[in-house]
Amino acid sequence: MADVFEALAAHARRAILDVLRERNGQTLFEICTRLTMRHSITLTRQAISQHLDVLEAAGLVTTRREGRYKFHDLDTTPLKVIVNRWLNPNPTAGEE
Amino acid sequence: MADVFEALAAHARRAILDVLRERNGQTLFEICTRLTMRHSITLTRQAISQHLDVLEAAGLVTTRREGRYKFHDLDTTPLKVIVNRWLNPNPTAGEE
DNA sequence: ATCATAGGCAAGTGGCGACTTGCCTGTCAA
DNA sequence: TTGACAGGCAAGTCGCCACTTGCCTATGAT
Repeated sequence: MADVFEALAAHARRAILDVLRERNGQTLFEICTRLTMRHSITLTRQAISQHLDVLEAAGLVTTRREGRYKFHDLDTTPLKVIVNRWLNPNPTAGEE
Repeated sequence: MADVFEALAAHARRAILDVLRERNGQTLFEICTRLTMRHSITLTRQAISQHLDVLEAAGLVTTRREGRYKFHDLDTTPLKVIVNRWLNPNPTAGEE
């Protein structure tokens, strides 16, 4: 599982998480469309695809393939490391 | 207030937050020492100083000056945007 | 079978951020 | 008042990452 923080570093990737939160299980093209429409992010399909790879490597997005479609689902579980690391009053501090 | 996510992107800055969580109100030199001792991070003083600037710009660190010392305090408040953005069941989604 | 659609692979580019080096300012102790 | 200590400023280097371009594969409709 790659670095969650690095995954969150890019503005476009955060927008993707927002888009997936609006509606789960979208395809690459749907995500591209929504990014353009709702978030004024105009990137090439490949750019978005690469971002999705990063998000998936970080465990923030899971994918399932059906025919020629690939659906993307949001998983916020990795985000809880942030809470556990600094916001938690009784931490298991210092791991990385 | 600068980008909290960008501030969290660097490994060294996350370690600084850990160090400040161990003990609040440390000076630059104390932070440098702890990073070396406890986290095996050997960077120049200036590098750490620049990281602290980024953290302060993001609101994650506050500073107070006393004489020739400058003390650094941790402020985890900005981290809650993460919870509010994706972990919260009822979000105020999409702002940035 | 053929063509449009959904997605993937790979190489290249440009800019930004992390880090260093060198020097300067300010504070306190002797 | 001079020297040690805490910190700041500015410029330069370097590597990585975001993004593009070009082409390829696979699935499904007609």
